[in-house]
Amino acid sequence: MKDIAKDLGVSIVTISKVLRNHPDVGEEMRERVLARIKELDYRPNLAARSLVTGRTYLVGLIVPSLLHSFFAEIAKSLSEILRENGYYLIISSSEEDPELEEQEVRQLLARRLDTLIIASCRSTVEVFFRIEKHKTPYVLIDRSFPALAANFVGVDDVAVGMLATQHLIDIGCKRIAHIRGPKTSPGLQRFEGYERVLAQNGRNMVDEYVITERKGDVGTRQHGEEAMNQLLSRTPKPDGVFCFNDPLAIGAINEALNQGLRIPEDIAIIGCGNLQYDDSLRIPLSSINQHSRRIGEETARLVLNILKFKVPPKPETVVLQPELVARASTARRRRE
Amino acid sequence: MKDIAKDLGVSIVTISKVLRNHPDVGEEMRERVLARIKELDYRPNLAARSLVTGRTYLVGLIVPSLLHSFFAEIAKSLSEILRENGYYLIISSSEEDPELEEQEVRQLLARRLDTLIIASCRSTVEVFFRIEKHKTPYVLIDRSFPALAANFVGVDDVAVGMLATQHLIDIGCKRIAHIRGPKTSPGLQRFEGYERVLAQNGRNMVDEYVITERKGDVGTRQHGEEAMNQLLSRTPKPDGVFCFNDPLAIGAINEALNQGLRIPEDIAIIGCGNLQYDDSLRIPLSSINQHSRRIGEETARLVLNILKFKVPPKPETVVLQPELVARASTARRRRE
DNA sequence: AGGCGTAGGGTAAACGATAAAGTAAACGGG
DNA sequence: CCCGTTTACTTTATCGTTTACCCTACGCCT
Repeated sequence: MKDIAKDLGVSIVTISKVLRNHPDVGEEMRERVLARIKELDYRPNLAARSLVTGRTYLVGLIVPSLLHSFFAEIAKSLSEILRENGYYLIISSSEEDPELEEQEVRQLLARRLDTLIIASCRSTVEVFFRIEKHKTPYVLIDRSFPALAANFVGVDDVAVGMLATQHLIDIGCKRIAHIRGPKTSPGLQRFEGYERVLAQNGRNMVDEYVITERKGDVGTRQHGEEAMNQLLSRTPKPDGVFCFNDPLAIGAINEALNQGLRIPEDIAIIGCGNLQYDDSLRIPLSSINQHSRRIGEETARLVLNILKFKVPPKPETVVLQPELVARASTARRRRE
Repeated sequence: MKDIAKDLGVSIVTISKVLRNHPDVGEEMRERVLARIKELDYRPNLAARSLVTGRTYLVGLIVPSLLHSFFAEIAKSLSEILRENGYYLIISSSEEDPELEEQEVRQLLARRLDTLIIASCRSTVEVFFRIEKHKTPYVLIDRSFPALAANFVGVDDVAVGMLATQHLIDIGCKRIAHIRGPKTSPGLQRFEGYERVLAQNGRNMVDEYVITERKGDVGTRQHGEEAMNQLLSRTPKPDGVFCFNDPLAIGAINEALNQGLRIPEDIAIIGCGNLQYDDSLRIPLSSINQHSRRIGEETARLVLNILKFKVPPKPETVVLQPELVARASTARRRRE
């Protein structure tokens, strides 16, 4: 392509310099080159460029699911900011499958991305050692690994659990159940928050009111229905349920309604995620706002900061505070 | 990296051959090489490879919005199938902004993707000429350009409009309104289907019952609310509304409920998209299934077919038939 | 024994760009 | 008028792979 540009009688290096607005080129020449570039609608081959510079201007994002709008929102805000700064986001989904995730990581590493952003569904840290060996900087989002001194952006999940559980107590629930999420940090920490608030209020946790995630069926509405079905078979029935996330909560609501219960009168339900449609649901769903947009923004900031310096700066941890969003599904009078 | 692999005392070409399972290498040698590769956790530099082969094993996808689960589902199924065949999907969002879309196209072209998949928000075809000039194969999805002899995968949008409108007539609606979508093919064709069915049933279209999309605020719930507000100011009020898509319909429902109307008794509403949560909404929403999964699958099939041959095969057009999914928002007795 | 096909491997050029170092002309100051 | 600086380019090397072609044994056929 550049030979074609050489019909201006200059060397390809000059063209290259124009493309990078290197100062080393005359005004007149620059304009002639630019004109010709526009004429041919020429664009440099990024593969060749990255081969020599070592930078791809590509940032990878691995999420457990694209359909979950929490991650979709992160992807959106992230992609927006990175793009403004000349970086491109390449998104891939691990479908909540650790093995697929590892495969994805390998693929992305082979492409020599400038940074990797991962919401990992792994429970071990070995994958990250591999990444570190490749000297590719990476940022963890949503799911943290305390053992790892890595960049992390996410929400305070213990606070999430506490906020939700305290809210159920505040509206007068006596028997509070919890539908757990996967055994990654958010699931564990939200559970911890749940336990802690119960303890603070002098109640002890009842094992029967805690439903553990079934393997291989993660955070879907269907699982929410099944979990609620189990909960409703307990005696006495719980009168408040904190669900790990909103899809679970929606499933739970559906099942409760199907069994003829009233929400929130008979049983109050709160989820987490504050998804797009929460307020238009059959029973508008109380939820905990995880600030997905801000997670995306903070991650972008962090990534750009890493990329600015040759030597990656010290790992940074950004923890956002969650926020309660109360709606009809917990709209009960205090001390009813 | 390969110099390191050359501590086996062989040339880099041999390594390269092993990596591509070229037959030209002995069993013993192959194994020694593979062992060393595993040992070093070595992965070839894809940038260098694609520089010489001209193939990147990268497929680009440009959608108007990642948050819209219709596109998210397409992305998911597409990505899954492509990955199985060794291709990678790089997703980018145009945010329904034609200019941003063009910029994205330029970016992706510069990266020499093997194929481009676009749900375009453009109304002109010039962008595609640019793509053709670059000799990058491309596939249009969801939004077609009749003037263009290009690959296309999507749903029969005239049928969508007809199905929805006919359904409203079937349940006894007399005054059927339409909240239009953007002026791209789905918007235009669904409107055409709406008109056609009205005509077939001997009714004429009433301009007052057709709300046109506001610029810059596309297909959001908020726009649905405003549109419904306008519709309810007409006299007589419409008793059935066909909304371009489900987010609009959800907005419309919210507004109607706010104004004290009953759905579907006073006004029936149908959308399009059959989104994830349609059945858990305050009023479960009747919708038209666009088969987003199958769109993704068909697109993947088409792309793989294009990639299989050096010379791209003839453009292919895949048109799926939509399906009515009736729920509570149109659950009225016939001839009420 | 000579020729020949083939298995297994090596050499060199090329892909499209950038980086570093070199060069020719113009300029300016003492 | 000479020499050091700039300015504006050009030359050369290099990034990590693949590709096309060359080479050397070895075995086998006649």
